[in-house]
Amino acid sequence: MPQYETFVIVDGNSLMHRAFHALPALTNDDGVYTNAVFGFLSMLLKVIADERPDYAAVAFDLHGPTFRHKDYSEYKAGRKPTAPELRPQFDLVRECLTAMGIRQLTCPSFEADDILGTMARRCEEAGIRALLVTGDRDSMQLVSGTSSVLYTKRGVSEVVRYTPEKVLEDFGVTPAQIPDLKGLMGDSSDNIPGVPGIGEKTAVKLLAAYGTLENAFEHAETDLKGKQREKMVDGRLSGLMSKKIATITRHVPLDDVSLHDCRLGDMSGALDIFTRLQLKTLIPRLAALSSPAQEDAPAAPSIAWQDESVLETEQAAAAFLASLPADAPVAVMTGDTGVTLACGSGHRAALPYAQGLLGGGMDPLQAMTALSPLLTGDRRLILFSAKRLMTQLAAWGFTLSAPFDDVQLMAYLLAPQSGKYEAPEHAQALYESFLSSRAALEQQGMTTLYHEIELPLLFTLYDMECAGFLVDKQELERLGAQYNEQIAQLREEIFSLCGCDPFNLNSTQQLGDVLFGKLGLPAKKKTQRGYSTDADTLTELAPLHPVIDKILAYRQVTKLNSTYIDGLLKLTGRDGRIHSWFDQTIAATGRISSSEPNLQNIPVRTAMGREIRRAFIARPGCVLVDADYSQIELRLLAHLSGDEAMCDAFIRGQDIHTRTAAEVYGVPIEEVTPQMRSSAKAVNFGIVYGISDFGLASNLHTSRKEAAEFISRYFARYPAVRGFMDACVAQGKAEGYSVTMYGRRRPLPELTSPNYNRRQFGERAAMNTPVQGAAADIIKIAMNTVRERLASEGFEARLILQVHDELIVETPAHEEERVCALLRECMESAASLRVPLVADVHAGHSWYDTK
DNA sequence: GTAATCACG
DNA sequence: ACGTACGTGATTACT
Repeated sequence: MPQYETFVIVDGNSLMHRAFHALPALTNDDGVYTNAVFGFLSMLLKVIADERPDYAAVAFDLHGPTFRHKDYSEYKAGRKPTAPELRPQFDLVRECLTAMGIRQLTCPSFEADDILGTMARRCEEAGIRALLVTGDRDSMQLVSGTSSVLYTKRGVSEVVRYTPEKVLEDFGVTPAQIPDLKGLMGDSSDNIPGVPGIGEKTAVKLLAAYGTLENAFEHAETDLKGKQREKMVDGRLSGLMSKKIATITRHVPLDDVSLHDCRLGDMSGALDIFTRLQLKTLIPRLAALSSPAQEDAPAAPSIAWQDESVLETEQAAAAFLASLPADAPVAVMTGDTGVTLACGSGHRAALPYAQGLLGGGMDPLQAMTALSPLLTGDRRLILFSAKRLMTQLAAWGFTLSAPFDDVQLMAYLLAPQSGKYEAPEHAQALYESFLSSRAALEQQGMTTLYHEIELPLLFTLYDMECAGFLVDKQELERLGAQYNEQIAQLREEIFSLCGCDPFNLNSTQQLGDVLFGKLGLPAKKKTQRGYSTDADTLTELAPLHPVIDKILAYRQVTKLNSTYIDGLLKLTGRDGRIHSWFDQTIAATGRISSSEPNLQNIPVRTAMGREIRRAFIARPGCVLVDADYSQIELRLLAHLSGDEAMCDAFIRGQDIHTRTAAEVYGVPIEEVTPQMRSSAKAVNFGIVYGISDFGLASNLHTSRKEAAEFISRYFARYPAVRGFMDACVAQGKAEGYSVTMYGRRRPLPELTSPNYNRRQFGERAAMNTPVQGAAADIIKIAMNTVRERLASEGFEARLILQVHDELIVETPAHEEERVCALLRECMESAASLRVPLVADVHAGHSWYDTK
């Protein structure tokens, strides 16, 4: 047991800033920034859990001039103003603290660390151990026999405990000498100048010799020599002033607060606001800290949940389902250990799977059988990752035909870049999450997007996954054998050309050692671990040594072999078809992704790679109909910007890259050379990606200056495009997110990042997302229409793949002509723009043949 | 698990 | 002074 009572005093401003900069810009579903609140509270809960203090208080600065620095306010003026995403979080965190019953301390014209100093003094006088939690190194001067500093490290995830010994060890001076140290060496982060020319080493040495800064100045003239003496004499005023700035006041008038006022009590009153702010992982941690009496009190739920029924037999399940009101939706959550149910009427149940031979419960198959009335009924279900559930059910021989909402999909639309979306543990949480997501979608204008595009697409994707893509295994094996021969030959040639013993050619490190070490080739780009050996770098080195081309060829063939031959053979099903997984909750822009295997990156750009596509075929009696949008992103750019010249090009049906070259080079269309067109094409791509002169220069292998001129001529010819780009960034900065024509949002917290690079990235994303996102929306609309029309018009043809701007339909030979027309119609009419949407359609036996 | 590389739109 | 094209997934090596 602790001998003394413990008082935790937190520097609120310091920790909030630390948390804000350490954590990514999280928002809750309402778009409220909570990263600093989360980080701060997480730290506070950790300290309370670890230290079990008797008292706690949090000190905050008030705005306006401060007493301690009044005379030297210019030194603080260099500080950046609080970021607009952080400022409102102070109110939120204070609301949380109030709800937790934690006292907040402020005093006009004093800073938080002055309050820490004052409270620490009062603790010392009262015989209470003080723990000062801060990320401010100035506070080290407050460390004493009874006061320690918990200094936050690695953002706010860790603390280091500073005792007087530890301060001496780390800083080389005693806690009391910290202001003297700062006075001598200064502190750039705090805009304390110190004595110009005196650094840490000298400062520590002087203080070791003279004890205080004043004493050091007194002896400087006589004891020191040369430059050092000069610096000390010249910097005397600055040094004295700096020490004054660095000295923390320990007499702030906090007369209205007694130590006893800060005694910690039950904190569970904050569960509500934690829930509201969606500080999900903090809720159990807070609950765990609440006093035993309150320990079991759950957060006030929005629904009065009744006791959970445990359903261990089919009869029990049937009875439970019969007890539910007819129209109330039911949330269904499947997991490894069983199924849970929650109905909006307050009913909830669990169907635990039987464990081994003992214990009650049903096996998964029995449980699903018991629930099959739900799966095939009319009652609306609330699911998480419905497509995955449908796949699992299909494996057990069940079909899901009931209407449903998919909370994963809703969560994705609300926060499309958070990556993985965690499945709630219990259907009850799923139900509550559904309610809040539904409200948030409505409030953010995404209800139509969800109902009309994403939810129907789920079925389209499911059908594509079930259909799969037939592959010719023999063709793949034939190619594989060919590749293996080439690989063996290339290996030999490479080692003999290098004149060295065999090494692992796949290791970039070993390869780098040989190329840049043994062969002495000039290294260019660097990576984190050494020199880059990527294709760009190697291509530049090719003229210098014959082995380079062989290595490039080796890379290409091994890539084809391992990723495409081996990878695809491994994932070909017993039906001879590849059933990829299509995920509509991954890409921040709204695109879908394909995995296991990824069918959206099958080679096409090189002749050798393209051969792989000969193995992707239609089943006997069928052909593949392949349709791809022509320049959909640039057409969208023309539409969205309304640029006259660019719209004109598309309306006239001109080749956009040629037209761009003509515009930028100021020559007639007929005089555009292939090189000019190729450069113009690179700029067109760059524009869509949110152009930078550097990026374009590296892509075109030209100077940055030339690239910049190219861009400026481009904007001169397409002025509305520049206006559109500027508007995208402005919109993003004003609203905090990018938005597509169909209301899809992508939050862009990077736009207000203090980090220049992150901010630049945000700007490029703000320019790219409305275009890439709208293209994603449009092809999704087309996919849904294609699916519906193929089914309703009695076609046997089925959509089997989407590659961002391309759709592939496996089509019986006799339907070929009509399916070509249908595909073209669906794709070209999916959106009505200022310029025509054009799809190119081709049919062939293999994917290779459709190009 | 992360980094490097390279396949696609 | 700084480091940069947008969006993905798979394989391999290495810690």
